[in-house]
Amino acid sequence: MKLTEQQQKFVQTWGSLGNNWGINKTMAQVHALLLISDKALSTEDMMEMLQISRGNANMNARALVEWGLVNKEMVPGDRRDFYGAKKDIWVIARQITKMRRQREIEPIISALVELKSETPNDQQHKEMLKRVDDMQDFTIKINKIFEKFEKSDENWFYKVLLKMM
Amino acid sequence: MKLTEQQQKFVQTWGSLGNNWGINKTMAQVHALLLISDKALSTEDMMEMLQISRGNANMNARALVEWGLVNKEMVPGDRRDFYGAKKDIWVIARQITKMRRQREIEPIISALVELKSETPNDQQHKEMLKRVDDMQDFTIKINKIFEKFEKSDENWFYKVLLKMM
DNA sequence: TTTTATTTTCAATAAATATTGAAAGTTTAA
DNA sequence: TTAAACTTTCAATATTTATTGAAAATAAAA
Repeated sequence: MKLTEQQQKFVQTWGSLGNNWGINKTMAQVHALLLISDKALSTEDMMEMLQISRGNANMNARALVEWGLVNKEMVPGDRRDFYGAKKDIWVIARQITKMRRQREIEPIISALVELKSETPNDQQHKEMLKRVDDMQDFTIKINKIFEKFEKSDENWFYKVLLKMM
Repeated sequence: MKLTEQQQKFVQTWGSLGNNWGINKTMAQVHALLLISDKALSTEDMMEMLQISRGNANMNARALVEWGLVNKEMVPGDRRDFYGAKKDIWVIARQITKMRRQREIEPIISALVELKSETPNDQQHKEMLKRVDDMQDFTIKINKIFEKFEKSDENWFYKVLLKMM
């Protein structure tokens, strides 16, 4: 099983784009590979097609399952695990939003709550408390928007898009 | 010039949060420091308060200027450069959105256009072309939303927020 | 000019992250 | 049971990214 030149390029491109999104290059490549494959792939397939080690293939495939972007699939009569990507872009987008919100936004909210509660309301901390309050208001709003997006469907998104413009 | 325990904590917290946002830790710390300082700071100040080297302080302060989050300020009768953060959370948010959109979304759009134009419309590339099309549609929409946000004010944002919910 | 203060650069080094590959673990079949 | 097929783990290693600090560059003052 071998990739065409264009498929190679898609996978490589996705890897390096993923990289400046703060996502592990191999994880992005494995995801790209599974996205353009019409059937689920085994660890061996991924190793061969991406020229990576068994450990790397296994760890990143499982990370993608954990992110909810890939399903582990069983083929009757075959002992191997196969991995297949969810193909619906809206499902993917919602899933990524959910993970990133949990990992990147919620910790900010918690940190700000903690900072605020511990900080004396004196002259020395005036600027800091202003910043904390502003950030808190803002972050909570952004968090709500993403939460809403996670729970909504494509149609809701189009309606909002229209209203915004 | 020395930070209180709480100010230290704010700066440290922002550094590590910045880190899992894919932002250089020191850059996030310098930004945090300038955000809670009521006056602009010199390189020397930043070095002392954050315990970092001159090169590091200088490079990250300038990176923040390049991101449009910090201004270089001159004090009459003083030869040193001072750095002061923009304090308005909406200005900050719009500026970050702008930079990240340019660096993270626009390259995706270009890459997809290029991939699409080069890829033969045959059986072998059927799945890939479907994914490219879906991603293109989606990415263009997201890009527009962010562009709109960059150009809008706080009130627009509140109105949209209401309509969304 | 020359000196002094300050900023910038960048090669060397350190720190953080990702990858390998072989050993240990697990599951199914003989 | 035991063996074979496969997956998982993780210490060692490689790669990437960030930081230092001193030398070079720049700008202001003497």
